[in-house]
Amino acid sequence: MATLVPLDAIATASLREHVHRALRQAILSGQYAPGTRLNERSLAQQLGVSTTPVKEALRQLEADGLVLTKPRSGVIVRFDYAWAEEMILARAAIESTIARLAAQRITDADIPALQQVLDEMRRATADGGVEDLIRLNEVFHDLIRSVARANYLRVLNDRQDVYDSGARRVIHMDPRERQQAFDEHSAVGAAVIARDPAGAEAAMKAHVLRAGESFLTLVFSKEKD
Amino acid sequence: MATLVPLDAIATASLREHVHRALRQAILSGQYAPGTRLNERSLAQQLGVSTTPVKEALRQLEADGLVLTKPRSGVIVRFDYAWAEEMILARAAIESTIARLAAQRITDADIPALQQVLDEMRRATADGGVEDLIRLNEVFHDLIRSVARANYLRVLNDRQDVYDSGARRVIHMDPRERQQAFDEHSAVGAAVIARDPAGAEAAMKAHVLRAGESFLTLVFSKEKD
DNA sequence: ATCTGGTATGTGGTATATCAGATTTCACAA
DNA sequence: TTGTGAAATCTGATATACCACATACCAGAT
Repeated sequence: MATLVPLDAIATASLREHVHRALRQAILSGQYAPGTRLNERSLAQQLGVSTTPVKEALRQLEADGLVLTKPRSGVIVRFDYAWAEEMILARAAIESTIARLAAQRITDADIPALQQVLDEMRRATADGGVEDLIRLNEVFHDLIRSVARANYLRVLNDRQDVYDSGARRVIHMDPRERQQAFDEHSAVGAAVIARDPAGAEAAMKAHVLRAGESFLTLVFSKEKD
Repeated sequence: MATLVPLDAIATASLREHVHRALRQAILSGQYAPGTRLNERSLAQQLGVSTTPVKEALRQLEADGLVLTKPRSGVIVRFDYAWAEEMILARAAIESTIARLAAQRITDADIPALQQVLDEMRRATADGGVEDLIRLNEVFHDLIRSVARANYLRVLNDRQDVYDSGARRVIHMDPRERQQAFDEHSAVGAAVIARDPAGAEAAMKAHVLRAGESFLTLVFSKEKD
């Protein structure tokens, strides 16, 4: 007898979410240069949907800060080096706050799962595939968020993803980067388990900022003003 | 000869912005209890508009984190004590990051304006009206943001307003609160002018957290779990 | 040549109708 | 009484048509 698992998020998402995802990816990966004008009608046509979900997705992108809507004039992409830099600062600020909460609120029941993920990460760092590492990375950060019992902060965090999937893959292939990231994750995990709020906050902030730097130099290689 | 000033933002705002503002205010002021279901059609009818701007405003509220949309089922208000608490943490994290940037990026040309606002605040704290103080508060924080040349962070910041206008007015009437807020603003301003990033960040974080506490105890008086 | 105002066109903004999934209700059988 | 499931109903999701403002362009005046 077959066992069924819940459909994955991508299958159940509404059109609006699909559009949002697609546009977001296109902007972050640089397919739309800063200043590019996005036209509701042509986007709708390209994607084969009506303008309504496109319009809603654009509204979400506006909230994400990736796009600026000039009423009755146009929707303009805003994402460049300085923008990415600020997004990383924001992410560091929010995720470090989450880490602090996690250290304050962790219970004994939370510890085994955290240690298990760190173990898996250690193995994957040494000899795992890139996809595995990316997945574990997600799992780790998710776990911290859930240990922190953070809800609003999580919503905010979800809007701050600067990494497009291509860049993420490239970064996780570099052995030095892998080791560095693992060390940082360990430090965060240790501080959270030790119930050390200040330490967890500092470790997470350092990690996000450092990883962000790697990303910036890779994606905007040397094109800093 | 008459001189004309640009129309006020409220006059040029689109319906969607009006709806967003109205709903936001209603949620923050407690008119909609946590868990309340918001119905697109009835909201549209009450406000005398069609469902389209309502739908878009709800999408914005979702991005603000004030509302949860269950696809094809309903839109639910989520704003309670814990939520407000997290919003304040987030605001402290973001605004302190902005303050740090301001201290790093301030130029000599920025200083006079900052000092002037602080002077005005000093006077208004002692004997000014509540409306004046609220306005100057806005001006001060805006000035810090513009000195920081922060763009993305500003977008984020705009979505983190937890204070409804009624509560803000009450808070600014208390003399002790006024003095305390002024001292904190002074500290932030001094650190920024002194080009002390760490000091500015710490001062701003302390200010936002402390003011947030006042707000929480006022609005959710003692109903903490 | 340059400036002015009108006009055509493009764009997001809004209203409305319809679709399809979620929820509720309730008759009816076990 | 309890559980089942089908139908009615409620709700957001989507498609489409139309509107009003922004912009670009052009003719005519200076």
